[in-house]
Order: sequence, then structure tokens, then C-alpha cells
Amino acid sequence: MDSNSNNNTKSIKRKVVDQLVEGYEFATQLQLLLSHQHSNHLIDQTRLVSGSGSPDPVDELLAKILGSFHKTISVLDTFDPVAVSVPIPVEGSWNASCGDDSAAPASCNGGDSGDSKKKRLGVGKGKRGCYTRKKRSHTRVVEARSFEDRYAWRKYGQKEILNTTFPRSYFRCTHKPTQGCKATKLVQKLEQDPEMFQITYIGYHTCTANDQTQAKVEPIDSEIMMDSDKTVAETTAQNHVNAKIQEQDNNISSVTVVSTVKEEEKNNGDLSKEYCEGSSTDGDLSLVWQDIMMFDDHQNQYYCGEISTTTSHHFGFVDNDQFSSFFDSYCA
DNA sequence: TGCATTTGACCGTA
DNA sequence: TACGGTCAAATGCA
Repeated sequence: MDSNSNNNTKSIKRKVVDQLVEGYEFATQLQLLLSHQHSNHLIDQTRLVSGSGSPDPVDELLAKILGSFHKTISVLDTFDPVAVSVPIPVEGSWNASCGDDSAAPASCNGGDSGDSKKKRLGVGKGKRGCYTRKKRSHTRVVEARSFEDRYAWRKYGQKEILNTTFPRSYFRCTHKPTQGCKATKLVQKLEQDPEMFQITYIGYHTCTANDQTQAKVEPIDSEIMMDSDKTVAETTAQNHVNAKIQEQDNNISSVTVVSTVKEEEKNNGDLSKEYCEGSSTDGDLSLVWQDIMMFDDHQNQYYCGEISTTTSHHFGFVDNDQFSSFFDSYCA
């Protein structure tokens, strides 16, 4: 009985954390987007009023939102570190450790990393290909005159594709071995215009990229986390925003966002199963999330209450203990 | 010598 | 079963 309840509690906490992290990510993206727009609109004013140093109220607000998410996640971590098995994202990056490509090939080779020099044949079976193919999640397709961008990519394959003139090249983030960054991209010349490349970005950068400082503010890589709660239109619209931003960076002539909601729904379905060992449903999660908003570190209190999808909020306050009880009450 | 690229084999998915 | 994605040994290059 108690163990079931505990499992259920952990399951819900975990889901809440996921939602918090996601919210954090969305807020980050909003910040990036706004800063991008503001930099265009305000650049002249900034030049004129250089040295004024007054913070942008939008940035200020976003900073508060992000801070709240971060604190909330951190506090939850102290409640149940197991539940917060996902890393708290750095600004502009979020590692989708939730599910789809968690089966890292590195672990497959973990045992033989010492004697990596093996003959190709004979040893191959059971070793090579010991990986889980990534789902085509978080993909966006762009066309550009150059497939280079601000990131460091390492080519790991090239393949002739059926009914295409040019081979497809496969790139992964250079930081994959060191930081486990899972961003990859596929590059293929366009049939109709060989000077153009069709670039398919898969996933997003999770590398902190100390040596590529722009990574943290790269909008395209703070990729939208699509989930089953989102409509295709929402997801597509968000991807358009990101893709458009990259368009400016990369001389991209056109943007085609490929929606992979189907894949995501499948993934999330699995994830939901994995996370939801108890009887909680997505509806429960939604309810929990709607009731947990932010943590005020000045008052050491959570802002709790209802939030609608419109703009009306009804907040109450609880302290840490109440918050913990609040969780438990959902699992009773 | 170390890192990046090439290339054929292997495996998962449709 | 075909195709596409990934692995990893071989090779190239600075």
C-alpha cells in the first residue's frame, strides 16, 4: 500500500518536474525570441542611449520567470532527487533525456572501450549496430547555400539515397563524445539546384560548448520540446519561429518545418507508461501542473493555485511542507 | 601523433 | 525485405 503510494507520488513528482523543465525551456525560448526581436527593434535606440544601462522590462520579467522555474525544479530535487532524474537545463539548452534516444551507443561499447582495435568482421555481430536508432524527433528541414553553421559538426557517414543524385552526409555534434550532445544533421544537395543544400537538423544541442560561446544563445538549438499536448499547428508554428531565426544566421533561403508529432506522440506514450506506474493520468498531471506555479524565494513560498489557459490566475501560498503535502494529497 | 573523414558493414524500421 | 541511419576500422591530413 505505502510503496504503491510512494511510487505514485514519485511518478507524479517526476511528471511535474518534466512539465516544469518544459516550461522553463519554453520561457527560455521566449526570452531568446524576444531578445532577438528586441535587438532588431531597439538597436538604434540602444546606440542612441548607450550607457543608460536600464534593464529591459521584458528581459527582467523573463529572468524572473526562468528563475522561478529553476528554483522550483531545484526545490523538487531536494524533495526527491530520483524524481528529478532529468538535468535542470542550462539556458538555451535542454537535453531530452526523456526517452527517445536514451539508449546511448556508448554504453553498448562500454565494456570493450579498452581494446577498441578489433577486426571488423566476426566481431561485428553483437557489437556493431548495438544502438537504438534515434526517432525522427525534433527535426526541422532548411535549405541553404551553405550547410555550415556556428556549430562544430563531425561527419560520421555518407550514404547514397535511393532516387537521389547526390549522397546524403551525416553529421553529429563534435561534442558528442565529451558532453553527450545528441544534435545531428543530415545534409544533401538539392537535385534541382546543386548549389543548395537541404539540411535536416535532428535534435538540439545539449553541449554547454565552452568553446562555442554562442551555443547558449542559439535559438535553433533551444529546440521546442514537442509533446502530445501540442497540436501540429502549435508545434509547427514554434518550429517556424526557430527555423526563421536560423535562417537569418545561415543565409537560408527557405524553411520547411517537418512535423514529427506522430513520432513524438508515440514517444510520449512510451514515456508516459514509463513514468506513470501508478494510476495517474495525463489529466492528473495537467491538473497538478496547473496548480503548481512558482516558488518565491523572498517569502520561501510556493505560489499555488489555478491557472487557466487564458490570463486569469488565482494564486494562493503554501510553504515547503504544505507543498510536499500537496503532492502527497494528489497521490492519495 | 592525434583528429577528422571515408567507407563498407550492420541493424532498426517501415 | 529494402532502405536509411549509425558504427567503427581504415585512411587522410596537419
